[in-house]
Amino acid sequence: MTSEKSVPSRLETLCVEKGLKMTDQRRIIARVLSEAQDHPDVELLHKRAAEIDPGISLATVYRTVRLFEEASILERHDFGDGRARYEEARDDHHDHLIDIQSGRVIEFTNNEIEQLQHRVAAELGYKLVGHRLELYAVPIDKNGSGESEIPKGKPRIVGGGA
Amino acid sequence: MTSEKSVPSRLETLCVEKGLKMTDQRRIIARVLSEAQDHPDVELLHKRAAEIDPGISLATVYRTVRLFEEASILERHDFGDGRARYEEARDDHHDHLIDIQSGRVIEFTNNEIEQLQHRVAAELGYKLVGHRLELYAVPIDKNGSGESEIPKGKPRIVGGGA
DNA sequence: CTAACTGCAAACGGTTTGCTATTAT
DNA sequence: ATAATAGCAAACCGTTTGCAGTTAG
Repeated sequence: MTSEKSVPSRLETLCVEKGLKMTDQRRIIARVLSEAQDHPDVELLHKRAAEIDPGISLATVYRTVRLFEEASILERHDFGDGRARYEEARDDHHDHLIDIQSGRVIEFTNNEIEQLQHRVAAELGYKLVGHRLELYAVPIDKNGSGESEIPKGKPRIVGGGA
Repeated sequence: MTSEKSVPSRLETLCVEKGLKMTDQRRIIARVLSEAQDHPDVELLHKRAAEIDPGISLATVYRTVRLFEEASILERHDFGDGRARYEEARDDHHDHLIDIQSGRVIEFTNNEIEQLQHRVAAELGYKLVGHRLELYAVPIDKNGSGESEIPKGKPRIVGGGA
């Protein structure tokens, strides 16, 4: 089976450029990822993909996501809730602030921090090759906030020494 | 069975202050943790505890680290290799630089970064309650480095967008 | 005395993998 | 044609938990 319809997603195009074999399921998963505005976990990706093609298996989602990650077109995150969360790799680097009340994830960049990280590494005799910076925070504005982005499960609060 | 020998470890003292029931196995685990200079995972803690009392079960180690963590006298870290790593909670806050070649973990503090984190959160309308900052780096000095602190397993490199 | 603890083994939840049929190229 | 893939179910691995016997306070 080929085609189905419509314009290729950004991720699909990248896949083709990288010479990856494009199956229907990969195309669907690529589309779901490209269209995601949040940071879905595998279960959620599978659910969304299954809405398009109910036959897609969880194993395929896992394999595809790993493939995409290895192709550097997808970023995997671990926000401390046990499952891996994914985000299409774009050229703009950013870190994340996690609202521990709603689970919402906000992206941000701060160049001063970036540079300080390089400096710190250098002072210790190292060359920085990667980093992870997550801010866990609560809204200042005191209202009952909104819907949760985190699917389910027991978070067991992360961080604590701010 | 009580006693065995010697001076209480710092963690044991803290446990007693917190009113925790002190069993032999807890005392041993507390001692192992207090004497650790590295960031051991549960398996390693169990191995070290078992050298003192071969009867200690893995389940007990898991239950004890969870108990200690909840009592805020132990810090749990996740350096991206799947297992949890532990470190006695001291009053000095610090972040970690992970040498991805040797697995060694170096602690550091940088007040500028700390303050910038608060500022970033504030600008987004949030109050910072915790954070996670890990630098993944390689030694500048080009030599075959040293022994690994990471037990085993497949790390699957973390980070990448520095 | 008794609530809390330990060891054991079974259960768990996210993720990986062996196998066989299917498919992109 | 043929090497790579998808689906399924079983395996994995770190971690948790139910149960029955033991122990600290």
